[in-house]
Amino acid sequence: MCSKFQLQKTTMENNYQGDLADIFLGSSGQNISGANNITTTSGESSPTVTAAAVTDGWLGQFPSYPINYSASGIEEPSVQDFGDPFCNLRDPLLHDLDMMPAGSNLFISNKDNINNNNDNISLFGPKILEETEMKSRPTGNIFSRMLQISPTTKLAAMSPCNSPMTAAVALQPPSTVIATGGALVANDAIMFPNSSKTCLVENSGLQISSPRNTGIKRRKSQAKKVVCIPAPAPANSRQGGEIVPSDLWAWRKYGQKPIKGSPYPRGYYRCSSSKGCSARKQVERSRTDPNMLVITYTSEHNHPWPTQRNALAGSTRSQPNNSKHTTTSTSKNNTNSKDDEQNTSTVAQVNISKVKEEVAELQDLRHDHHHQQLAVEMHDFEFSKDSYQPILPDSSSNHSHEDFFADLVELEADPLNLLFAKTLSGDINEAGQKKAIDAFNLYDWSGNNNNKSQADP
DNA sequence: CGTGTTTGACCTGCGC
DNA sequence: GCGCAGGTCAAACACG
Repeated sequence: MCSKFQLQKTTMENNYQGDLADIFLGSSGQNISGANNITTTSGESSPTVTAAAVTDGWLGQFPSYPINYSASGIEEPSVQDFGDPFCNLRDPLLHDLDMMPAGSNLFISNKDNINNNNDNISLFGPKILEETEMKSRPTGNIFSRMLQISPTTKLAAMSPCNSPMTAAVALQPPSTVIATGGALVANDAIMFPNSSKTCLVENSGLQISSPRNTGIKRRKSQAKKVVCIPAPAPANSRQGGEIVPSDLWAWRKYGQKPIKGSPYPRGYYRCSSSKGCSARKQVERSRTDPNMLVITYTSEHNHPWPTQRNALAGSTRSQPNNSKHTTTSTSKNNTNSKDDEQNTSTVAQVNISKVKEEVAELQDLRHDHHHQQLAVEMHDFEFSKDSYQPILPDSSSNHSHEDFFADLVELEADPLNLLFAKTLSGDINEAGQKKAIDAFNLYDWSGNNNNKSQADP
């Protein structure tokens, strides 16, 4: 189980069965492409990946910069967002970049080549950033890294991701990357010094020599975005279903299919926030790492973010304990928009206070490694009024917990952050448990999962 | 009643 | 064209 606020690098399982093909690594501004041969020795397969052309235009669909969650409201999601509210949140674990050994050449050094020919790499977005700029600018996703699927790509080969080490990849073409159970070594550039597992990558026009990938199929040429997140509960914890972390959208499950080669079924969801919305997502567990969920977003929402979850009959049903114990303001707000609007500020304040209390308790529980880790990880975040930007733990960011909460107080005007506070408090309240703050429990868990996910160790 | 999930049937893209 | 596998539909049912 991934610990609280533990972010996951965007990785994907090896493309053993051929689906989940055509993957770009590069959430919200992390695009990786290039004519690189990638070989991984992790796992069972050793696909060799040869990249071809990069669809710059397609890459350009994805934003490089974070959504500005202004106090006046959340921006309407763009096409690029694919409905993923996390996609523009910065990955605080980018601080790992700071730990990169000198000369490891993590970043693109040959900028002249970037985006100028198809054999090169666009890292951290369409705009090539200087290393210092990259460090100072939100570049990733708090909760996940996204693997973006291009209609023209052929493969992504990667291993499971359950290391907090963010997968930041830069390849200098032509390069060969060898992933050996986590240590990613490129003859030109790349290393993941602290990564226990490997992320990798990529991209347009890739061709796989591995016989495991002969089954690749592509249905409609449709842009997709893949998010790899930690699953809240072990596989098969719930028969037939999947534990799906919800986001601000309301999703309705419309199908489930067993996937050949995978012991885990794939759930199909469509947006129920608005009639006529074509947004869909698929949720399945990673075959190689059951602790990871692979969520594939397809199409985009054609409507603004809902101000509340407008369809809670099923989700509340799936969380009987929650609905029973959670504060009424939290549970009822979901179905009462007026009350929701009127109470959000108060709720936020109350819940933030509870969060404070929780962390104070956590500090007293330093013998508990899990909680201790949480406190440390929470320290890595910085909230601001206008945006959510986890900070780098550099010398200039010596934020005390007091600073952390001082910033938190301002969150009440932010619907997204409000969700954080709400759910945090809900978790904390329930049964008086010192429930650690799971980055993905920050949002409601949809489906019939919540009980299971909470029951599971 | 309105929302959700479940699940078998059907549709469709793709490789051979 | 055929078969496979993924994707979608829709009826039945559950929940609040």
